[in-house]
Amino acid sequence: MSPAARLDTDAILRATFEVLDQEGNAGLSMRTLAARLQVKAASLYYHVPNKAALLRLVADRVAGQVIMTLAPGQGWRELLDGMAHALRGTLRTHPGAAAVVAVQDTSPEVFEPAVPLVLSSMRVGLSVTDEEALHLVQSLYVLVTGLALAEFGNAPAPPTAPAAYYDTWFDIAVSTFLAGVEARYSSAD
Amino acid sequence: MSPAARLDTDAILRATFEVLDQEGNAGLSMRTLAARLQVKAASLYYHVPNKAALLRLVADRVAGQVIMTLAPGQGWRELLDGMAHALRGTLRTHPGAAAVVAVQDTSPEVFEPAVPLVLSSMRVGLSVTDEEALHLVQSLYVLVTGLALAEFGNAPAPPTAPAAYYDTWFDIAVSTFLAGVEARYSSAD
DNA sequence: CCTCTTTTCTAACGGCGTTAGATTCCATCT
DNA sequence: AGATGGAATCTAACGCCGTTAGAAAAGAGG
Repeated sequence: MSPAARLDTDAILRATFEVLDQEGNAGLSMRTLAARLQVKAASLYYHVPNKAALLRLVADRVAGQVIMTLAPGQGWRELLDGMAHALRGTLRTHPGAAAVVAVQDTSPEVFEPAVPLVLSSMRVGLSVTDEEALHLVQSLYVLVTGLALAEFGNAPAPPTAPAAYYDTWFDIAVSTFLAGVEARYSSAD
Repeated sequence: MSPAARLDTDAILRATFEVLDQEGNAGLSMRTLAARLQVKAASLYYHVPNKAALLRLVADRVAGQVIMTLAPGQGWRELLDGMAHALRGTLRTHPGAAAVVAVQDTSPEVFEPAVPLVLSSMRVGLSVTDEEALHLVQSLYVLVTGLALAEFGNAPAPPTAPAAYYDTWFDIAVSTFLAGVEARYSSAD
């Protein structure tokens, strides 16, 4: 966008999202990405080891954005519901990223800072082990990612069904999962 | 395997699963696939329009295999639990196919024959609309596919965590979802 | 102005999906 | 048996991909 700004990893990552948003995952190549930065493809390799690493940065940034929305002191339901909506919102903003997030798994170091927050939220009103709590969060993350992939998988082509279809699908899926958390794990304090 | 059998769509599909099982999704190209059939890549295009169509056949066959296990007259819980286990079992047998199934969506005509069976099962003991019932089934399908992708996504490389980790993750995810179905939709008859 | 490091470029490699057009196979008919 | 014609496969190539080696340029410090 700027005529010839200097290149760095973050500029590349930002341009990656631009390409993803406008051309979709299928339209993302090291060459198209370089062209958008007014640079040749080989130059990218000075800042990024390879394309797979770049895609992991994409997945990490999405996860990071979701984690940012998590506030301490929330109840487990707010936490999980908020996470589901934040993830879907982020993937709706970046439809092409859904296919990336679904395939790449997020780096542990991105997820890790959120762990204590998640655990402290879920220990209130829920009788779960730490392992169970984390499995529940990851399950919901996988579920929402899968829904987003079904909706945005062919981005930038519009979804095949009307938006309302995916809205109710999302609502049903998430609220059912949360109802299951409550039914199975709510503590009888 | 046989020295020079004649080529047809089904032989190609079977060879595709072989490559997927042994080399993983990353090792599947039209050229490697053709080589396994002792044929040149271009010959495949006489029987299959393109690679995407072939991958959809893979997703369809996985879905078909899952559907085959569904018996009429089951309760909704047996049905959903059986589907989840059948899907995971199929993807465990064909680890490389997980990445394919996650990205391709199954053709409607494959899913369609199972719809009446699903609806008749879920109308017993559950007060759901048809739309809700189908959303629930699809949600579970997406959830299990996502779990399998996390487990087998790098096939044929072994999963990064021990098998028990994914077993308990799967159990927690599926039983929580089913508990949610019961909590939210069980009819009080 | 020269030197050294950082950054970008040119050029190429091998592999990919796909296509056009020539070629071979094989069943059928005379 | 030989000719015919469609079905099936092959050869060769196109343009794209991710990636790399090594040359060129840009910029900082003496």
